[in-house]
Amino acid sequence: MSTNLSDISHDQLAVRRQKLADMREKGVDPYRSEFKPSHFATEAVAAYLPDSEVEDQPTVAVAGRLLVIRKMGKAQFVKIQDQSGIIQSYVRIDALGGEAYAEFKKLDLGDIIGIEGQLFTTKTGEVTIRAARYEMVSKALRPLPEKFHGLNDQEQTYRQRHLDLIINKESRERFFARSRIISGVRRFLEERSFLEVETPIFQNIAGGAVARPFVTHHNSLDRDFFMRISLELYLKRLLVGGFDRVFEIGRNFRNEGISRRHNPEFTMLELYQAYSDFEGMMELIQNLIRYLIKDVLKKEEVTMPGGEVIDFFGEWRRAKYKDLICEKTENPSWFELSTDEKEAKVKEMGLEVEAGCEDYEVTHEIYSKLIEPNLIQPTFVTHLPKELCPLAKLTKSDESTIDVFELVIGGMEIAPAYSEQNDPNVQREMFEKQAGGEAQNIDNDFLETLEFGMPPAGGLGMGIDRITILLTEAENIRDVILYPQLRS
RNA sequence: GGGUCGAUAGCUCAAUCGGUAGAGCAGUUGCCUUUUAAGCAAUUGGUUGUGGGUUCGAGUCCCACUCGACCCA
Repeated sequence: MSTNLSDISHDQLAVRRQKLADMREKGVDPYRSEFKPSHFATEAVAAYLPDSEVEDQPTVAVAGRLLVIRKMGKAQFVKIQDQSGIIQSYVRIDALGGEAYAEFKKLDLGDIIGIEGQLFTTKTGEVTIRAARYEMVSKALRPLPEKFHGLNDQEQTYRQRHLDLIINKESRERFFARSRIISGVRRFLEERSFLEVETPIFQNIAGGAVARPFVTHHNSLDRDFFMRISLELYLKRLLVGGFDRVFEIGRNFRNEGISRRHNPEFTMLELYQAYSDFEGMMELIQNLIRYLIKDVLKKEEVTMPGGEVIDFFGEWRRAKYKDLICEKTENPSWFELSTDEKEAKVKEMGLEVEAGCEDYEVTHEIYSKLIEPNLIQPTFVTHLPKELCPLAKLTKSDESTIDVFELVIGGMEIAPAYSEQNDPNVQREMFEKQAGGEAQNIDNDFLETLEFGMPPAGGLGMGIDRITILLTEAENIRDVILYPQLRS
């Protein structure tokens, strides 16, 4: 009945399927679920008692994926990996018995097994389970990528992330870090009396940012909805509702290009704090990021892919948008130039300007192409032109700008923050100006809500993907999103 | 959407001027009871991303397409 493996040795899938069939024939369930681990792998390693005798060492049961097999005739070393990490086991014929050992020898890399036995250390000092028994937990019918070079094919690491996570340690650790960053943000904010909330993803009007939304359809209502492009407007309604400190960590959707820095769905933190303002937000974000680095990730600094070291624990630079522009253009009266003059200068600087750009857009080209990418150390760019955000308060001393900052680190916009606009009349004017006559784009429900009175507040957004890129020293947003969007 | 580069064994990679498609790992069969990318010996494995074309002959040259990476929009 059983096929000779030599005949099909060229086909690893067939070999594994045959082994599975052989197990079944012997009455072994290759997908049984009785094995209960007593420890995670790294817990088991930590359970070793360095000052105790061999016979006093604890017995542990660990389950995991078989990643390394080193056979030496009547004994072998194997390594299994679980969520916590890797532990080695020493499997001997005289401990297992001839029959069980013969079965053990047929295991393949990638199989999930349980191993139980007493801990000891090898002659190189590695804590190892001396296997007294083992159990097949889940047979792998497909081979894993190669152990040494790992999985290098970018496409496969994204499409088959499970393989990437099994094989590539850096990738595993990066997603652990992402998880810790998010839980760190929650902890930090909860300690400061912020309330976590969840607001709608399907919206009548996708507001709070300038971006093309995704459209979706509700069948029984027979109408289209937009997927949210920001969290802002609903969170502000909650400020009106008396939630003075709220935050949400959630997915936003923007129907735009895909790049190294952009995924169509991405995770944002937004928070609002009543009776604060953009300057209060500066302190908050600075403390939050320092907390994430030092207390959550246990780091001191971050190195950019280019090698530059970012210092988070010195003073963070503050620079007004207009000052940065004047400095870059070497023209202190830049903002007095006409739009045409600006356009000419911008083109001289090697930038392209699309026809029909607004005055502020021409200037903003300089910022986004020549200034922001070069702000590596943490920098608060403050007092941006009011056209860039209709939801912030105007600066008292200069009503062409707003009370906002954008925190830029490593050339990336990490966190914008505003003194939130709470005057319903001014807010309506700003919306109308932005909508450019398209009244259906104005969120009247939001404006009506503001008329009940919203406390003055500081608001802050932080891209979770981007902060994770930065703090884990990744180069690409796809490296911090488990299943990034690819072409199908 | 545009430009550049790429796709070869399960994985990581070779293949000279267009002339029989190779290696390491993995697999298979042996040997090996403390290995660390374990070792030794033997051995299997290919529709060269897809579809056309040029040529006596294409992994290699040409065209189109798919997917990916980087840059630009």
